[in-house]
Amino acid sequence: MESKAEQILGYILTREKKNISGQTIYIYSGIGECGLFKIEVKGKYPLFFVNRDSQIPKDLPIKERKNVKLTSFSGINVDALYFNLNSELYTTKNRLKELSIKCYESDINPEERYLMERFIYGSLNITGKGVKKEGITIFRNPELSPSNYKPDFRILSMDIETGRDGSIYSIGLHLTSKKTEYKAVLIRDSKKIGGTTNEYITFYQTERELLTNFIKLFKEQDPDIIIGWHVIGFDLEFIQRRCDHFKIYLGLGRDGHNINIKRNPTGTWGCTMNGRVVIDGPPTLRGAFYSFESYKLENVAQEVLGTGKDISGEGKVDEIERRFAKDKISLAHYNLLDCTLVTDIFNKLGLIDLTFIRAITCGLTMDRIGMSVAAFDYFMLPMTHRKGFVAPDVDGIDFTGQGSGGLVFTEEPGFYNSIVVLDFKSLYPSIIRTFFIDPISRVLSSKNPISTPANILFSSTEHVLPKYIKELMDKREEAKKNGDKHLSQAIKILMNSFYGVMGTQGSRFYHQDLPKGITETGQWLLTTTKEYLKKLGYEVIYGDTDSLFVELKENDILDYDKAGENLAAMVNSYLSTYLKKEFNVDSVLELEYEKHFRRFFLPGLRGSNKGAKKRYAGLCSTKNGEELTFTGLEFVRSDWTELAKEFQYNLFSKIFSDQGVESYIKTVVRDLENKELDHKLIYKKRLKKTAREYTKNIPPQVKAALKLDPSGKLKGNIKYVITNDGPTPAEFNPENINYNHYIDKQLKPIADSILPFVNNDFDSIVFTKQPELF
DNA sequence: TAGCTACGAGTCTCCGC
DNA sequence: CGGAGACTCGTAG
Repeated sequence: MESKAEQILGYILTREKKNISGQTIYIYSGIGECGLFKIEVKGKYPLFFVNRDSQIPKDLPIKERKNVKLTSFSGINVDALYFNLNSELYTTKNRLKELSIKCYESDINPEERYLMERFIYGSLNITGKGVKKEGITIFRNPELSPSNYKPDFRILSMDIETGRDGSIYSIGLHLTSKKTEYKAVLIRDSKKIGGTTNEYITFYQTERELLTNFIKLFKEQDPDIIIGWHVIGFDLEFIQRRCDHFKIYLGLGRDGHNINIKRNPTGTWGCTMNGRVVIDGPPTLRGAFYSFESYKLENVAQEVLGTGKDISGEGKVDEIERRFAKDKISLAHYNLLDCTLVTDIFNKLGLIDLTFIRAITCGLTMDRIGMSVAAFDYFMLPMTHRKGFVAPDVDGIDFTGQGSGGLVFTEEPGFYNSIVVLDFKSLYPSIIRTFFIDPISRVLSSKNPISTPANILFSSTEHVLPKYIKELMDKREEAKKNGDKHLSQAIKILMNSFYGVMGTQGSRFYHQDLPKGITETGQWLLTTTKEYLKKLGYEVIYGDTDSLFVELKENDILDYDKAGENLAAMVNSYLSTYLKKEFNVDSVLELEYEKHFRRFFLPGLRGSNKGAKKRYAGLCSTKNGEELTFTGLEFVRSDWTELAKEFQYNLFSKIFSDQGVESYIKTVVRDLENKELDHKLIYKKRLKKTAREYTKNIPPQVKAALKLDPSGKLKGNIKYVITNDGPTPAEFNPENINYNHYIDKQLKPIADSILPFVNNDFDSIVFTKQPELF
């Protein structure tokens, strides 16, 4: 034991509570300047609040009931109830709820509350006496304050290979940090005594040996972050099950304790262990708004890195069995490749950096950054208290439904020339700032009220969210200036989540007036701006939520950028004056000129001459010439075939450059019928539930899934082809393709959404005999 | 271990003829 | 057989 430095910077990886001698203490494990650390906080009692006039039964394990100077949102004075043990808090609140006694904040984790009330968002400054024990510096009740510390993580990418018999064949590990790289594959081989063949492959005679040595190696490598591909729901869960089978204790936590794997009702997986965080690839990509047709490792690796696995597709299981039986070395190579691919994907996209920045931006641990409601609580609860309020329990809110969302409008379908797109920068966060929309200002709306266009009142002086958003926006501008893309994106994601959180019954801060105040103001702004532009003599042909598509005038076209900038500036100045005059607010709304389409097409609704919403295409002007872009149309939809998408792209490409399309269309139809396009006919669709759960009706993708697996257990992505026998799994490589289906349902609808506007139609092109040449 | 709404399109199923 | 409406998915923002 030795005394350590007085002040240390660090980052908290995990937060836990533990009962020690009749008291709940909070434990924060992380890494810092001193290496690993652990903070133990004792004597801060878990608490929640009740109305002051609540009659609480005497037999409950309450440590203390204390009068506090706080009220509920409806102005009722409250008392705090303190507990020695969090489990006592839990039983008490359940009893009180049975007795219909209102509880406030009884569903907050005390170890989280302790940090948020001190504005600690993960990185911190620890002041206290550290005692080093087994490589970990332990602080008892140190002083904590926020910091900007960023550690160098030890990141372990892991992957297992399993056999048809349900056993583990091998485990691959790839650990990286700024300073080190380590590779290992542990593989089973009953014939060999053991040993190592090269720098990273080690053989074990039994699965039990393999598992115990994996645990040993894992602890030696001591990762901060574990990454992988479905690493919780597959690899770790599998390892846990096999360890249970062999009665091996899977003590991967830094305190030597077991890991805890949970499958949430929503199907997502979570894994907790002391001192380490598990981050799975696919949900991390989705959370950062990356979009892939398939989230299989093979596909993502191809798209991100341009290289893939050495076994993939249908024969995968057979090949793994073959290698395990005959070529263990190559199985080990394959196993390790999966690990390094995951490492490389995370590195290339900067996923760890983004995850870390998102975590310290919203305050949650790295494995919970997607929890928007929790992130909102993290900021809002401490501020609520400082404004003299306590927040209700989530199950104590009065849900009165949802308001309407964004406004979408469209004019006549058809072709347009020279369209500029103007859009409001961060519209909803800007509305929140301009009209002071937040839970506190709603409750205190009588103090210096202002009204939104839809007549909802908010206090212009008593609020917290608008200030917070201003800070975030300023920080984001700074990040952009410094080229810090991850910070900029982290802030954007966080700001955009606020509207959704205030409109969900899953949030304690829900009130219908909050989302309504935001969206109705948004609708009003869009309409008002459209009318103003019209007054200036401009046609606004399309708009969606925060964007306006404006047709330029003849003399604007030469310098369309300047025209776009000018329009945006005029709107901004108009709105600023108008909002001040009508609502007495200082507008922070900012309409931006975003892009220009030299040619633009608005399709009609199928089977009507009305314009469609959320669907358009155009030739967008860029630095490198013009780019054909599609929005909402079949080209960007994953459930249309390659045939259709390619057809649409080429068709629009030709029409926008004033070329004829008749011979192209005929060629495609002829090639299709000549079986030359068979590889482009696959439909892809996702089954959200298992095939047998579709009872009301049976869509084509389900029919195909049932042909592939009649037991109906299939779920997820299904690929199928339409044959004369109906939908057939692509895996069957069917021959009897229904070409008429593809002409009718993939080519014709796409052609007929645009051809009428150039005085043509699909049928008359395709079914008119070519004139005989001789 | 619960962010939101708006929208289009295709297929299936039911119902009346 | 045709139209209406439900169901389902994927998308824009």
